[in-house]
Amino acid sequence: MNIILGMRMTAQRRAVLALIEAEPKRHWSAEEVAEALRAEGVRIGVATVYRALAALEAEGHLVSVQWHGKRRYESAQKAHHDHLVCERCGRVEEFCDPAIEEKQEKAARARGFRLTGHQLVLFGICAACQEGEGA
Amino acid sequence: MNIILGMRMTAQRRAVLALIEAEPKRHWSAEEVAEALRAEGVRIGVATVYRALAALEAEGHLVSVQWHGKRRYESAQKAHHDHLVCERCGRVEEFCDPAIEEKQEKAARARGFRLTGHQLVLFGICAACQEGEGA
DNA sequence: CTATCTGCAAACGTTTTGCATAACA
DNA sequence: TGTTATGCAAAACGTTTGCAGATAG
Repeated sequence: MNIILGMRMTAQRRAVLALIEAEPKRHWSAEEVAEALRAEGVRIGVATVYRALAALEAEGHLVSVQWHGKRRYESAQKAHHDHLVCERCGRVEEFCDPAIEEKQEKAARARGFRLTGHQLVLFGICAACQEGEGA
Repeated sequence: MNIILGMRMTAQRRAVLALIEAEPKRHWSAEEVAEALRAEGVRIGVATVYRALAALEAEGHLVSVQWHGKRRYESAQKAHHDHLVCERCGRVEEFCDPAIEEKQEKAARARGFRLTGHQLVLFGICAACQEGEGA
């Protein structure tokens, strides 16, 4: 998707998008984006990062999820998926279950809602963190 | 569940719990709880409300979900369910699909995770808000 | 009696906003 | 060239914390 309609593609926004698309496994918070860009020499303020992330999401280049009170962004080029977060180490796994998606759609329709989005995050303890757990 | 182990059941905590259990359809934010209690003459500070909500959840009297960046509480006496929120008017419907629950459990197990919790919130436009929508 | 809870106010982390300047199209 | 984006700093927002005094058990 390369069509830009409602926004200007500035150097900063290009940098934000490039950064996120370069590391498709990461789920970036605004602060992490700002820090990473500054580390590679891009001069950018936090406010600009927040506005860039919102604009890029509105244009369909990024998608976001929120967990632990922080919004996180990733590329919209990836297939749709949900998240599984380790409560101990923060490790994030992605998963997609078409049956869950369909059931969600049905639950909404059955109550007269037109579905516009959903947030599904599973919390747990990953295999590595389970080793060496008492009892 | 009336067993209290780790906390003192003070007047304020009793008031918070009574308020929430009295209106089982509502999903209370801390600020709403504080406001409602003050309206009925209970003298209580916000910090106390936050601490009471956390304590009551830890004791199993309340459960919470987060959406739109705000944690919301309801009685734990209700059967487990997830939420469907209207983006337009804020109306909240509850639903429960055992098949979804089971698939979540499976998705976690398949990746070596021990599931400890989940957050599932569906967003949409409710029937009432769909009437009189353009196009 | 004393560990726990309270209210207040100050601090927190994340996100948003106002404004003068810069830069894309 | 005019509209939109930027950087900074200040403020907003929900939430947490430190502390001195109050209270449950």
